[in-house]
Amino acid sequence: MPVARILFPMPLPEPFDYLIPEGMDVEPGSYVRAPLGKYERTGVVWAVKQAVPDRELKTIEHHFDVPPMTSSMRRFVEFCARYNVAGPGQVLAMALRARGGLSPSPTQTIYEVTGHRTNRMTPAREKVLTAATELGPNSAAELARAAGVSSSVVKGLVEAGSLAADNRATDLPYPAPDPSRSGHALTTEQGAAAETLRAAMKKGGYAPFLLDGITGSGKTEVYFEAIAEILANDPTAQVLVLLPEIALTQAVFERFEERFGAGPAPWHSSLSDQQRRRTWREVANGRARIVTGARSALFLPFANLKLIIVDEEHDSSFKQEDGVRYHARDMSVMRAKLEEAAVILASATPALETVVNAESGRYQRLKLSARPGAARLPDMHLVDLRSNTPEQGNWLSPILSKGLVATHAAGEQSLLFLNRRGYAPLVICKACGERLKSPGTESWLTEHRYSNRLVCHLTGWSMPKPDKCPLCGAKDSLMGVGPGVERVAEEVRVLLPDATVEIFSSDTAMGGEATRGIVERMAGGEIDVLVGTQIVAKGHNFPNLTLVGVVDADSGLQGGDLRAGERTYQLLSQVAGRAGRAERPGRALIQTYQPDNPAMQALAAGDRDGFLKIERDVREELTLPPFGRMAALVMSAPDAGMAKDIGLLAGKAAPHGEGVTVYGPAPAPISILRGRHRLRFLVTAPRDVDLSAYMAAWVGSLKLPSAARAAVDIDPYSFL
DNA sequence: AGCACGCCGACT
DNA sequence: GTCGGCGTGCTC
Repeated sequence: MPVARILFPMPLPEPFDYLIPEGMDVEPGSYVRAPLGKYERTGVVWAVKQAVPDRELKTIEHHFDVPPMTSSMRRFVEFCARYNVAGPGQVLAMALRARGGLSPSPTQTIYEVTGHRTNRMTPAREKVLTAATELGPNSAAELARAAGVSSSVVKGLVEAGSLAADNRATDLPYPAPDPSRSGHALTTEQGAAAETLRAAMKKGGYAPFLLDGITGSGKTEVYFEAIAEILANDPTAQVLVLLPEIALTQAVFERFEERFGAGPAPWHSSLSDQQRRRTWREVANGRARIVTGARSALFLPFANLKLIIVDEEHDSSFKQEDGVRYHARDMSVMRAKLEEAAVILASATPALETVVNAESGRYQRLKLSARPGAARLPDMHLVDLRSNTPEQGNWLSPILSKGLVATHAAGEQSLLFLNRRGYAPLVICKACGERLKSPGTESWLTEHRYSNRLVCHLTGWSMPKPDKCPLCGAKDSLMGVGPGVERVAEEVRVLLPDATVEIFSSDTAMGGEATRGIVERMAGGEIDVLVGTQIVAKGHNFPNLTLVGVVDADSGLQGGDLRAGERTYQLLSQVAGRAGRAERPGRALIQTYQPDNPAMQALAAGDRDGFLKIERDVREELTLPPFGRMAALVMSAPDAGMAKDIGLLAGKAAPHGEGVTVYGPAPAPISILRGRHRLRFLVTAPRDVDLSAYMAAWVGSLKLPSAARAAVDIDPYSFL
């Protein structure tokens, strides 16, 4: 008899067997409801087999009227689970994260003018008919509100035959993009890259590209051509554009709208349930042709995915760090392979992994090396803080201060970058020396003058700034140490008393409205000096900005992180790229105590490829990624004693593996987080070792107390 | 993930 | 004597 193996979106080890009721037409990929334990659950049929059950089986309850999940998507779920050492059900859960997406769209009753005029017209009825004509078909409540009458007037008109009721889905399909509209004129270089992509789209099949173009070189215009080509070629083809979370703005939506006459279907964490359901359903049934989303959009069950674009592919927000830990860029390439689709990784500062893949021929590299028009990349200067020391209590060197004064005198704008929110990143008591920490953690509290609070940037916990030390009770003894954007802004206000100085950080830009306000005022020249965190690094175009100052270029280099140099290079070159985007030349002054550091030297010389070469050689020498493999086992326990025990236990249980080295356990740098004690092992291995299998065997062999947790992180990015 | 079962402390 | 804490194991 036919038995369906159903995978449920929860951490079960494997799919479960169910009977298929007479006449129910299920196939692999079908979305179904079936009894599991006490309740009914939604799951996906993973396989249908003929078998004589060796146990009593339950029966499938319901088959959803949704196109089945494609076999390539199912294989992708399995790959992700195996590679990232998670249960297949946990990965499936990411694909089903849309409440109600499987049910038909809810409907509402709408009323439309029939043209029939009843002879019993009243002023109220007249107003409703006028509203219905002007607004088009609408709900009774909406028409009544527009006409300023009660909804019973609408009902009366239905009975009189002047309005007709109809049902309409509330989740409407997205308007179809029009690939035949013409895009911007392309330069020769852009045209050549676009032509290569168009040819690949015509040919079809798996094709990975690195679109390597400097800031402002028009990468978006080039990949728009690939999108247009695939949509025109295949009337059911779908395109996914993955963007870093903070880049999913109205401006991006509008660029798509301008090019294709219709905005893309959105997918990101702050969608409402209704929007999420609408996008999920339209993606699954194949009607959503272009989807823009954050990393989780990669797990949407597309019907016919033909092209994936990962924009700003080097961005670390593509790495998911909790739950199932995965890297959306790496998974995109695998998904494209399974879907037999094209994938374009686009960046001005591609990750070393990606560059190495391009050099080895695994990805085809398309280079854009010129900025269209007169815009030039800014001149970069390192400011050696050892010889250009800021005055006591200040953070701007004499050179940078002079630059700010001169820029302001010339009527131009400056941007100061410091990746630290608040006033001071550390608060100590002058009397007892205590460093104030967030409760239950080892994380320092940051002083925020703007709100006069002490805030933990790790957990979000905060308290009003006390007037005496909570430990020794000394009065007015608390002192902020180190610079934050608020303190640097204070210093600029002293330096330039008549300048308009603004702070741009996630604290001052709560929500889109305030962000737009600051960006618009900066673009319009109303702000003279903008002091910001990394929120300023992305995308904004400020034509009159000619000076960028990096207050503390070294801050990103600490921590012994594998990618610290690379990340610093990417962030700082992105920030510096804000200057000189229009006709005026730009200048970047980078304050550092390590002017000899390769990242700093390369930055000053504008020598990205030289920097990557040094970085590459170091990693190759040490067989670090991408020349070797790396994984972490992250463990936590409710108390220090158990943490020590499970660390010892896991260390002893680490299997032997050819070429595999296990380091640890080390307490995580922030070892107490949310009341849990954390520790981690780092594992390195040569490229040819299946590190996923090794890690799976290791965690699988552990018998831990239930209060303890262990999670595998393949290719960890954060070393916290 | 939920949920039930089960074994040890303070209470109508 | 019971109510309920959450540690352990199961769901086709």
